[in-house]
Amino acid sequence: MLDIAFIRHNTDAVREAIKNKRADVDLDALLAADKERRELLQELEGKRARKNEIAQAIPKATKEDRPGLIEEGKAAKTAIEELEPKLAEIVSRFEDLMLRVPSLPRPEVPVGVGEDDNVEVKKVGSPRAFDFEPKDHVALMDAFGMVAWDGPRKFAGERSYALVGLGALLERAVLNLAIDTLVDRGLTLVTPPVMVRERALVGTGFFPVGKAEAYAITADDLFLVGTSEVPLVSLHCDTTLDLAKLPVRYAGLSPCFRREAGAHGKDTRGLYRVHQFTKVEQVVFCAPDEKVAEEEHYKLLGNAEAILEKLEIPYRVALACTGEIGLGQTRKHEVESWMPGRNAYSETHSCSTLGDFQARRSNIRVRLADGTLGYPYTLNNTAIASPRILIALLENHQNADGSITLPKALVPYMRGMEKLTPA
RNA sequence: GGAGAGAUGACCGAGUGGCCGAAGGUGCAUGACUGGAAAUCAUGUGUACGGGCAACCGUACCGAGGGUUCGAAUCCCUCUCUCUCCGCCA
Repeated sequence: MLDIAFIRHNTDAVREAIKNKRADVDLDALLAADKERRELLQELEGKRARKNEIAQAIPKATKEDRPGLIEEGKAAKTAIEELEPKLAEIVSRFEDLMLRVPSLPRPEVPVGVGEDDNVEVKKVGSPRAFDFEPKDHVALMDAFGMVAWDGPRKFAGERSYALVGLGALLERAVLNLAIDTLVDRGLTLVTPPVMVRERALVGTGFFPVGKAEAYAITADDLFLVGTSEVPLVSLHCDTTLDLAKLPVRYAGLSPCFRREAGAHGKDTRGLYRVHQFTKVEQVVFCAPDEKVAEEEHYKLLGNAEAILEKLEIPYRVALACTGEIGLGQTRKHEVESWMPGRNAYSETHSCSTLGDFQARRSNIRVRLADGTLGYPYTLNNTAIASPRILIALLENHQNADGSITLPKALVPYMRGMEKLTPA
């Protein structure tokens, strides 16, 4: 969320951001609602002031004056009661619009509409040249019995799967490698709630715009989160953080649930796009300072890269263009891992700075050095997301004989196995 | 799931219809005293929104929302959260 005063004074910049981010919000309607809201608020507050005056006068008034004042008080009350619902209606319209206004992209973010406009900033390793016909992850995993497909798709629905045996062991291994890497680098591991109230999703910017993407537990008014970013940021909702303790850096481990609304029929083969996965996510709260946020951003990116390097997976990093970054994000890097089966770099990580967008919505503040209250900046980045990362891992490390050589760093997490050989 | 108790400012805690944005204490800040400190004394010390160049003014907020009343921290209803007991359970 942006500050309404900022929107009023920087209308052109906000309009530009709406256009470039392809956001769906009527800025003129918002400005009109704001004007209406303030005018009505002034009128209402004037009437309330009068009401308070009368109420204070009554106990001091003489017996004779009292009935008249009480009548006046009743009239004031009626006038207020007429205005209140009108204001409530305008405020609710105003707030709904406010929640749809995007944050402003940082100046370095390229203007563009789609993936093709992202700017590659780095490439590490290079796609492996196979001297045999490489298998895709589905064939590889089937050869090892790593996944159960048919049963889950019958009893749990489309895009369901179960990791089995070596598949499940591999998932555990990459998660643990990621966790250890982050803990070594000073992040605090958190296993948060994954069923949350609507406010957590509004607070982190996923609602109202992305509501169709979340699973709802209607009986209890809860939603399943699509990332632990939601509970980790919400951890500090309604509180004031201590500037001296920032930055706060968390590593969240959780299952993630996504309806993939609007992706029907897309990436249906294998484990690339599934409704439920497990992710280690990094979340940072830092001082509201662009320089500090930038440092933290690249630190998060570096952590993800370190994990990919341990897994010996070739990858590239791209700076996402305005059309590809989310409502609240001011800067986003995508890390794409090489997947031979798709013959493409595919997104496995996403590193974002959100400025004070989430902090405002979640009512998280920080006492600044000058004693005033501000909003901390938040950032997040994937550390590892499984099973998607298993695609890159298996496909890149396969051998002509169908075996898979495990990267050295993963061996201790795989009970000492250096190589997987199909039975 | 059943029964009960509670939620007041940074913290503790008073307050059962108007004099309460809220006593008192602690903490914190500034000043006095001191060689310096402690102690002591004095003053100050919430947030949001709106108006104003500003000083400042207005409104709202005593867990949240609604109601009664001329007037609600205080009375009524609903919800949330915390605690205790019973049941169930990994």
